[in-house]
Amino acid sequence: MKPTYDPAAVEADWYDIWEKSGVFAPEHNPDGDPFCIVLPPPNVTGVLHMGHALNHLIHDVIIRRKRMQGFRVLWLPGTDHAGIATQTVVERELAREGLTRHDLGREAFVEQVWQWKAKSHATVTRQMRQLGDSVDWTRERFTMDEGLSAAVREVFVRLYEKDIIYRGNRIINWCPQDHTALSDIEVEYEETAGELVFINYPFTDGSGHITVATTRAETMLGDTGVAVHPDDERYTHAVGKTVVLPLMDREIPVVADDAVDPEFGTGAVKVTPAHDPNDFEIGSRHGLESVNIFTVEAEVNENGGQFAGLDRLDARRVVKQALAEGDFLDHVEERTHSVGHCYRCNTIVEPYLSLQWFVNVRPLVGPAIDAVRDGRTRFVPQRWENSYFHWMENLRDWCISRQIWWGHRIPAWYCGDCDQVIVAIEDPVACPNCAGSDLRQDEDVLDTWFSSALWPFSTLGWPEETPDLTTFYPNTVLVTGFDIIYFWVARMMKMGLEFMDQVPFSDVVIHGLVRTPDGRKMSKSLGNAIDPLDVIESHGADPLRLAIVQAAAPGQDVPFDMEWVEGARKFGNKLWNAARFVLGHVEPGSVPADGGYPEDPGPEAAWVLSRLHATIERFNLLADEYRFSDAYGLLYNFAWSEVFDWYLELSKASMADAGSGAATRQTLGVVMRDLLKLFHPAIPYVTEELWKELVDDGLLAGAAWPDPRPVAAPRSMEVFQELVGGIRRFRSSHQLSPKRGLTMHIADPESVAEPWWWAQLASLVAVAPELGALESTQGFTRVVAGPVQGFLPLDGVADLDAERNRLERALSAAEEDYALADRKLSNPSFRDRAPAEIVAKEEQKRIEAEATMSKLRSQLAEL
RNA sequence: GGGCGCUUAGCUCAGCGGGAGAGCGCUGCCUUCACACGGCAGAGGCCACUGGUUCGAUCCCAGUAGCGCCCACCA
Repeated sequence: MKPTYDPAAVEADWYDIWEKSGVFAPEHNPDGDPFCIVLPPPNVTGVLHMGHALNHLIHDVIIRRKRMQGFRVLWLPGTDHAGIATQTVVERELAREGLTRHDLGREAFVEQVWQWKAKSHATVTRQMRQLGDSVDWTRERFTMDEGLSAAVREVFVRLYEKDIIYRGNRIINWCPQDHTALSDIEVEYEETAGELVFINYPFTDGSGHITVATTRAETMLGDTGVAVHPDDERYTHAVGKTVVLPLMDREIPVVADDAVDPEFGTGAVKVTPAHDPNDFEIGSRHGLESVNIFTVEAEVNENGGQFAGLDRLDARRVVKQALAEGDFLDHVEERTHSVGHCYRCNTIVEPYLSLQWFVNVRPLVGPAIDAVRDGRTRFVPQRWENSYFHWMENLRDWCISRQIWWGHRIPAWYCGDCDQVIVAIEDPVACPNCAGSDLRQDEDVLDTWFSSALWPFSTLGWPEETPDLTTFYPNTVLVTGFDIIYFWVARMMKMGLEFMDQVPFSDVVIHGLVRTPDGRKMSKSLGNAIDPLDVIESHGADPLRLAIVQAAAPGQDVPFDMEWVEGARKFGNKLWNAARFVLGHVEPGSVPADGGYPEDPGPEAAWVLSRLHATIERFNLLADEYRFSDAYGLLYNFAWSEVFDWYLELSKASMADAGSGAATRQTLGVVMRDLLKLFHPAIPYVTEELWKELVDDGLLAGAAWPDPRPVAAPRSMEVFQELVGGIRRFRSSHQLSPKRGLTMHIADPESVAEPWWWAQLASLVAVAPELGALESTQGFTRVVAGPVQGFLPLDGVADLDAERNRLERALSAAEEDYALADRKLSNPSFRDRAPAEIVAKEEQKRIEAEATMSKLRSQLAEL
């Protein structure tokens, strides 16, 4: 073995070996309880970023541990066709050749996207392999593969037949860049500086005017009414009158409607039913006409008269100017308001009246709310449940049609002869109403999230009753970022309950975003993104994984810094060298894959085994709560501070002893082996490599999670460690070489010390102990460890001030302990009301502190 | 406007009723036979602020301030 850990060399071959071995498939543990996670399918639009790495690593840590615990584990991978995003990428490529998708035509364009998808898919899946994702590739799915497309159709048709899916003319969010409708949550709002424009609309009867206020002056071209609140006395006289729409010379009525807020602006609002959801509502209540004034590019259309052809923002300026010239402009106020942008291309969306397909979500939300309320599905951390409830309770209908070509085409046909709408699983050949054959399929495709919503069961074979579906639905866990709770989690809950009658998963584990060291969002557009693949190349997958896992607390954002990857690699090196040490003392390949704990461990081995047991217990608790950063923090400290810093050092003397040598070597082997197992979910490559050296029996990826018996630790260990620390402090205070041997007289009135101390003191701190009282303490100094005092000769200690300093520091520490305990014990209410064991503990502390103080004080006096 | 969260060592964070913790960084000593990607020792904190509950509060409650996020038909 090389003396230095080299991630690249270690990571080269293992993934292939794992994948070919079948260890990633549920069949690896055919008799275990099912445990299933479906991967949130990454978009096939390109590369995995640090957010994916975080998400996948949490998955992999959960999955690898559960697999080792004997569950019949399925981690199902797949990718999402990502409608708008993917189509946009391919259109951009075409644009470079000066082409649009219309030049190719629908069929050829979609074919081109498929080709692009194949390329991109290969990239994404290769990256997942580099990360080490232990997914079952034999069950990989794609949202547009045959089976999932069948599921989509099935769902669409069934919901249509239940009148949950319907087609209607409504205000939707239109992206003028992508030329498609968006759902409400695909719009991101941003506070923007703007202005509130006050416009005078003259009454047709010549009795003055009414003033309305708007942030979007250009939409006045589409006004078909003015509304006021029915109780607003300022305008009672105006209701029922008509006004002339300036610039358009259209006569429009003044109506009274509850939706108007009298406090806002002038209390009179212009009504543009075709370009504002509220206005649309008001308009339909009062029978106002809807005049669409924009093209799909958000330029003014022929309904805008002289302004036709202007972009909406130019129109705003020009209309305002025309209003001013016509003396209709009352005044203008500055005002910030929030403006919606397309979540894909960041273009300002346009509220736009159009004919679209919708899901009426109301019948679906009740069961989805109940399932979380009664705990069939729980969120981790739980506080996300509040957001979920609030969201679900205020849901509006979901616009599911998109005017793009890449996606699941809506299975609706329109009969050219009788206008019949046909919604069917199989493509119809003739109209069931008039038998006509002039059938035209709806041009639109479904929202990408429609197929995503079915992912927990469509991937398992639904609507077929496959064995996988029976075994793995409901899924066990869902791991995802909070940013797609609404996009995805809520919809899976609704669809899962509707079609499977059971929740899609029991636990929803929410993680945060990956941030830069200075706490900013990591994003490609900000140019501060770190590519996980670059990190893997330069530092290795294991170091990247450990760095992320250590920082990933549930629901917390993850600050990412290359320093932490460095730190993780250093840990790998430490582990590597610890294993090298162990391999210097146990026969390579001789450590059993399971068990093998010594029957009769010596005290040092008993100590490390007891710590191992306690660490595993605690680790399991933390990991079961998805607290992997805490779990691996605990393990990291156990491995480094206790096993490497203490036990490996202790083992050197133990192995030299004829009596305890064999048990020590055995202990070194099994402790190291269990560390490999415990670390494996986080750093699979290096642990697998070391497993081969140490155990060489099957794959660590398929080995069993450790479960050692509890062992009692020797009680003297704590005092021993304190004594060693005291001796080291003494040496450090006087800059005495660690090699220089010291003789130490030990006073042990309570007989705490055990025989194993002597060899260890010699080995760890080059101290030769002599038991028994000193005739005179003159010329000696003390190291105090609980009841034990060690007397060290002062010859060779030139600097008595340094020694005084060492003793005074120890003394003041003891004095603080004493004062703290004494203050509590002097309080009668404390003795009265605190639990007896707490009082006893404080008394014990005071006694011990007092004893230590007196020993140190007499030493200081003698100096 | 409504809701959620955060404020602990220089940095990133854990702890959440009974003696302030980790990693990184920093200081000193040590190239000791697994490891200098290391070892040993050490410095560093009115646990945001103000009240309250309690024998006891970093931890529970109320309020204040600052920061962050989400939601809302701010015409």
